[in-house]
Amino acid sequence: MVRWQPGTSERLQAAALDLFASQGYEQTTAAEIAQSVGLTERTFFRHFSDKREVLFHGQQLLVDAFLAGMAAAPDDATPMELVAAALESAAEFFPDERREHSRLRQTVIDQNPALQERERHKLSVLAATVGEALRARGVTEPAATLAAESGATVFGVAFTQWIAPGETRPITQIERAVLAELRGLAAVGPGPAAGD
Amino acid sequence: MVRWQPGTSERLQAAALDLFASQGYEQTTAAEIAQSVGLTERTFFRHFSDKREVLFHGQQLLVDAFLAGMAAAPDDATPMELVAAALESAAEFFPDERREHSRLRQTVIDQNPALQERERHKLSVLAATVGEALRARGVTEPAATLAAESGATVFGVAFTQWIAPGETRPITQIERAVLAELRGLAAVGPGPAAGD
DNA sequence: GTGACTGTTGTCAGTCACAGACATCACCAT
DNA sequence: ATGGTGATGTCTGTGACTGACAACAGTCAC
Repeated sequence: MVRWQPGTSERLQAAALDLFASQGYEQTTAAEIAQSVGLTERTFFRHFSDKREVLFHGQQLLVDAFLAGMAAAPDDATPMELVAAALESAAEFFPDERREHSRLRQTVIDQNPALQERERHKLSVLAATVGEALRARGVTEPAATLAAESGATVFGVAFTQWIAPGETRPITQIERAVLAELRGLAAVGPGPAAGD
Repeated sequence: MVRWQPGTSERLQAAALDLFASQGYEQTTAAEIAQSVGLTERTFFRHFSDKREVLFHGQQLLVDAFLAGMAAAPDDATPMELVAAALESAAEFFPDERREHSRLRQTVIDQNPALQERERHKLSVLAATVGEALRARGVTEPAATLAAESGATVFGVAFTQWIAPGETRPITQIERAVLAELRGLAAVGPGPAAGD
């Protein structure tokens, strides 16, 4: 009939998440994932550069969302305003329907150091790309890198909170709160803002 | 005479850096590193949990330096002041004599994504540990995580600058400049309050 | 329709990272 | 000496990942 089933990558990703969640990441072989959707190990590695990547494929879309948000910002925006715009834009990637899926995925990641390493790496790539875009807009170093890394940090903290048990606020709202907190942190003068 | 040569880990690390630098990370096998100092592959993996780790062993000492700096700070220090103290303390790890070694090591890391991933991971572990210490001192979330991640970012940016070609300033001086830049970045504009 | 072309998959064989089990071999305390 | 200890070597196995090549279903030109 058909040559091959379409959506091979998506089926592999879904199967991988299922298997990782039910029996653990290390206890699941790439061959096992492939066989569970009627493919071979070789095909798995044609779709994903390595075993971890099956959980992280598609992050480029998130990066693009960040860039799109910045591109739409006014010319005279400050670096932090650009970062804020990027965060707003990226929030569209995390509608409420996706929250449960994100939670399941995160439980898998949280249980394996190798996956956490990859997750951090993706966040770094995001920051590097945002930094590059800032530089292209004339932001100088080290401000560009600092703003970009701060944006990635805010996103990471906000995302973690977004999938926290009981959390119901949309991610945009959390992002704004976290960004405000960061501004307050750096702005504190001679008095303690927290602690004691 | 002696049972075994002392300083096995150090010899393996030195040999690994040499081989990585001369023929590339991926082109160097763990067995090759071990044999170059008269040991076996199995022994290599007893000293380092994985092949990448041979370049990153000892980072706990850096983490400890961060923590020591914070521990020595006054009780009423703000989160950013604590981070500043940690950075000052960590700078002791990077005297001028070490700059060339750091440069060589970094050229190796810069040429391999897997090593960059591990480097970022180590920086994340550092940030997580600093965040934990901040929380132990009463700093609440998300301020603790934000301050800790910012500290790690400042350190990373400063370190990168420290090993840049032609750079001669000590790392403390660079750290202070980068930290000041970060403060300025966040302070720009009226900083609208978050919707909560 | 036939044949060339393309993109995806399967098969096969190989390398290398890494781990478990067990023996060995100084040295050290008793 | 005797037994314990810690680092090492040897052996063996698994699984991640890769290169080369064949097979195959569609597509397009003619």
